[in-house]
Amino acid sequence: MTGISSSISSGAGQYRKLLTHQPHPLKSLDQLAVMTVCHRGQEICSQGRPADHWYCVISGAARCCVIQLDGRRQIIDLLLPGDAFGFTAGDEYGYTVEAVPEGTVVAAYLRRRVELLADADPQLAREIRQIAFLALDRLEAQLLILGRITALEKVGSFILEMATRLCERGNSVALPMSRYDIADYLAVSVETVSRALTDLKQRGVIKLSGTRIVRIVDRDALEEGERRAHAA
Amino acid sequence: MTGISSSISSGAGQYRKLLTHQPHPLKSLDQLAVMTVCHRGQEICSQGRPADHWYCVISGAARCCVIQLDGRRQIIDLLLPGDAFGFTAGDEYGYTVEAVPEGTVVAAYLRRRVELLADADPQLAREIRQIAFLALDRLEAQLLILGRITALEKVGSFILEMATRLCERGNSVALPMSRYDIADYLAVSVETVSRALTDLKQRGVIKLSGTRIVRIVDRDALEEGERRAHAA
DNA sequence: CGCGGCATTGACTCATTTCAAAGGTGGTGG
DNA sequence: CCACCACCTTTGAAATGAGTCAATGCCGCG
Repeated sequence: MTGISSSISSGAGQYRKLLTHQPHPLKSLDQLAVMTVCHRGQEICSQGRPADHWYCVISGAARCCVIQLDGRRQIIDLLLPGDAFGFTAGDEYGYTVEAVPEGTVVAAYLRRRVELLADADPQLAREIRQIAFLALDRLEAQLLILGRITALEKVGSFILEMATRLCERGNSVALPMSRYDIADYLAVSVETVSRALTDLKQRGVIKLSGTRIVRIVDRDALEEGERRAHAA
Repeated sequence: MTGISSSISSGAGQYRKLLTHQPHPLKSLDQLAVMTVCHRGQEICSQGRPADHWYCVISGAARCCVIQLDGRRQIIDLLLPGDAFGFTAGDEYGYTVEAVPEGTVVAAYLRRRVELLADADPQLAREIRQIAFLALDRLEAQLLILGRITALEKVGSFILEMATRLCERGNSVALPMSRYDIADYLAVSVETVSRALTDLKQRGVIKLSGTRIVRIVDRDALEEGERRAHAA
């Protein structure tokens, strides 16, 4: 259950290619990367365990969860290809990270080794700072979304955020996660997420192809915030 | 209005002492620090401006604000002595930081110079990573608070967080900020903050001395979350 | 084919927002 | 020294958005 079952050492052939071909931060650490192909829901790192690795999502997606005292799950970060995680000032992780879709690929780097390399390579040290700053920017953006008032605004911002971060063209976004995940990410109930999507759809702001594909029809309506929701 | 009016260069005497005597991260950068004593509400850095400095609060407190499209203000980070800010992956700040109480002291470090120093000093580079990770941990904690359901829980967590971060002993916390600031930090209305505090007071969980001093009477009640709020 | 997780919809309740007003507090200037 | 003013804080009453409970529909997978 815990830990990574199908680890592939960095020299192991087929996953090397993933790194070679795919652009991602920490290019210069490809030699150190331990690649893992994860199953749906597989734990990548666990709350309370020693924080001895840094990670980077190569493909797929991962959710960074905390279980609250009352049993509710909160997703504090959503990790897409190119996003790094596992940074903490403490000596253990404050969250659990799980792969979302089947086949999510994650690169793991032994923190100690990277830090030793960084000690000798200022350019690498700068890159690490940069990806840590990206993580900061991500959390700040998420705080802004959680700070929004209505659920409609939250869901709207969420769709826009996903569209941006997935670099989707054609105004179509493939959500990698379930409504439950979205709910725990936006700190609202599943039903509310569902209703918000239905609402946006009926108002002609988005279109749904299946449940996971969202086409953005009226970007401005999403951006401007939906305060005066029932207008129009 | 914008910018820092009373900058004191690092060699300027009386504020040197503040750095010499006060423990704070980036000790090794004392030489570079430009100290500033700020007025209430004074802007330290501004959303949209080039992100060419990193900062550290020495005394007092600062709020990291974003103005939303609808005019609402959101405080995404609350900065207390020892907290660093100004880190971003972009080339301009995504937020505005303002001093909260009169006389707040902030150290500013020219980013380019620090990075050059870090290139030559791996230990400094590690320290910078560490304080960036602390900023990450802070934002994660804040996301958890915003993810809480009831306002009572949010206010309760907030008080506990302040008590911890201010290292208050004797279960007494001096809030450095107004109810409005707390409201924008917790993403609830001022009235709700006020009501929550009144409620906690009447239930004997906290005591108020004046409006800004909170004494924690029943820590467990605050910690356990107030889900079943009107119980007891 | 049927099961289990995911998704949608409805009805009801209640916490929070909103609007409104009154009571404090500190600082400034007369 | 006092009075005034701006801002902060508290409280009340009303409206509404979101949570909860409950049921049904959907789909993919074994």
